[in-house]
Amino acid sequence: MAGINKVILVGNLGKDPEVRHLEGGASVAHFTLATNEYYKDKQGNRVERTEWHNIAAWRGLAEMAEKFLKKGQQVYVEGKIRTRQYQDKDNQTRYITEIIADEITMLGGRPNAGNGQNAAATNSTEAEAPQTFRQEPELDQLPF
Amino acid sequence: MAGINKVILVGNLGKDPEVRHLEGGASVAHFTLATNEYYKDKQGNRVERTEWHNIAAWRGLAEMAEKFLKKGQQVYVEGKIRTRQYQDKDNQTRYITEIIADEITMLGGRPNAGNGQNAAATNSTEAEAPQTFRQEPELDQLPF
Amino acid sequence: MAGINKVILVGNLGKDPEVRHLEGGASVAHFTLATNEYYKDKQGNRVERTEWHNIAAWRGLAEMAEKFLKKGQQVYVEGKIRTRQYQDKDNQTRYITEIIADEITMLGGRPNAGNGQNAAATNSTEAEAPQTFRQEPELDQLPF
Amino acid sequence: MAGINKVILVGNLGKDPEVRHLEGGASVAHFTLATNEYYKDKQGNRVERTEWHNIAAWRGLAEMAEKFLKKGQQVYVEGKIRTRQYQDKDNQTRYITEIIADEITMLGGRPNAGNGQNAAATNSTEAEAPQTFRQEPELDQLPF
DNA sequence: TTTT
DNA sequence: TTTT
Repeated sequence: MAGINKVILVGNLGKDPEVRHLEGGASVAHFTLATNEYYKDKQGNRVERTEWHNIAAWRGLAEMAEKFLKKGQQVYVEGKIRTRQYQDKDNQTRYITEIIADEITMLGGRPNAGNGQNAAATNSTEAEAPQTFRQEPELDQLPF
Repeated sequence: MAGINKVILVGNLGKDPEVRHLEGGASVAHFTLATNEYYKDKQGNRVERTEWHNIAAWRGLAEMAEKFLKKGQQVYVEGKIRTRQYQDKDNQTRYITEIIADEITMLGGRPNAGNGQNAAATNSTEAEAPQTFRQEPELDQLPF
Repeated sequence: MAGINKVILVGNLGKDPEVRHLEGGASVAHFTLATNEYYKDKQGNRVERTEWHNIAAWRGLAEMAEKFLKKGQQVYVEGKIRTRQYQDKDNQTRYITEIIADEITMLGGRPNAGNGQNAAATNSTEAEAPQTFRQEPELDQLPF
Repeated sequence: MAGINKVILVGNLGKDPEVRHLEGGASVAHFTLATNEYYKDKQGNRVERTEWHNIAAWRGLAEMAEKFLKKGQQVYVEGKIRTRQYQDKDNQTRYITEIIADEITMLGGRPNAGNGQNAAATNSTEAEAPQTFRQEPELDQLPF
């Protein structure tokens, strides 16, 4: 039975995306995304809680992330949850949960310039009109 | 800046919910949820991929899960991602990612009876009309 | 500023999809989808409320809808809201709101056979493995 | 069978919310929300398309909308679709589709001041920390 | 460990 | 006009 595995996030990048180019031609960008929530605790104090998400963007989305996304920027990310296992240095099985992005939309104003090495969206012509980027679905379904 | 952290799943329970009653009166139900996806690989073979999610339902939702949900049942789960850390037996820091449920809706037909210890929804009067259960938001924001 | 316009529905088809083939080669399927909710009124009586949605599925999704979807079937539909205007017979401007589907996933058990004219999913080989269908995004963005 | 009827929007208010106080004590805020999308047409020209949504926020959310939301502001709105009918001046049955908001989160920077009559979030202490507002669910289920 |  |  087919199911649904969908994640919708609005948050701020914790760092510039890091892109790796794999053998075989595929590329993948990784970045962290902070989603903040605020609530009042039992004493009535305002509390901020930040959840950090590991985002992975593949192929076309990786290139877009590399070109247009920067630390601090507010984005909408839609994707799915994937938990993979790996062996740590002590040969123990470990798990990491990531969000595989299907769509990224830039929100809010200009990103803060920072000293990132990414082509700053700040002075890019294309960046002047905020954009949505989507993964091509046929590629989305290749195993990785 | 407040963000959005939303997960939407449709899948099948991998086991009956397990409920713990905490000191202080709160209760929490845990279960796993499988979301299946299907795609064709490069050779054109149909491949099934199952993602397993750890679901946590607190307080009122825990009681509902205990009463109405059973292994195998198809449900819609809406919630948020939460990664927490703990120390494993070797005193290493480990991370586990869970979905904190805000809303659970029972889908599809009757669950298979199984030999679970849960009050089977199959012969429960209330279960005859499939239902949606929501977390009370004020409680949802208590720290845990 | 790019925005987000996303709809997520789980409901039952009110009728078999009706497909039109437009000049130019595109095709579009229309069907209605019922989403039910239940609540208790002030007197404590259980009330059912049904919302009816107009779903439009274009091109590849239209063909899938025609082949696999039938009246009564439970489906997950993801898409976006679109309101368009038209002139009624008295030349008055009227509005109709539709959901343009991006993805349709078949849920639950077999559809009831009915006497629909659609190729019943019931005895179709492909239907034995429940499936997800997605719109190709590049086509999704053609104006219509 | 319970279903799902969920809408997720990120867009900008087309006008300040208008609040009505009903007999019986309930209040409701209405505003329009624009969600923009951009795509390239067949000639490769960049096209902007704006969809306008009618948002209704009840009770507690209405008060929050009145206090904190202003024309132009970027918000995340989560809710459900509701189509209701009414009789127009010629006694014809007409339909209007609205989004009944369950949750509103303020995004982006400060709203533009405008000349609205709403208590501007601009110089409100509470507004300095962007916030999320949710409908109380038990009230959410009262018929209206 | 689920489902078809 | 659906479903349980």
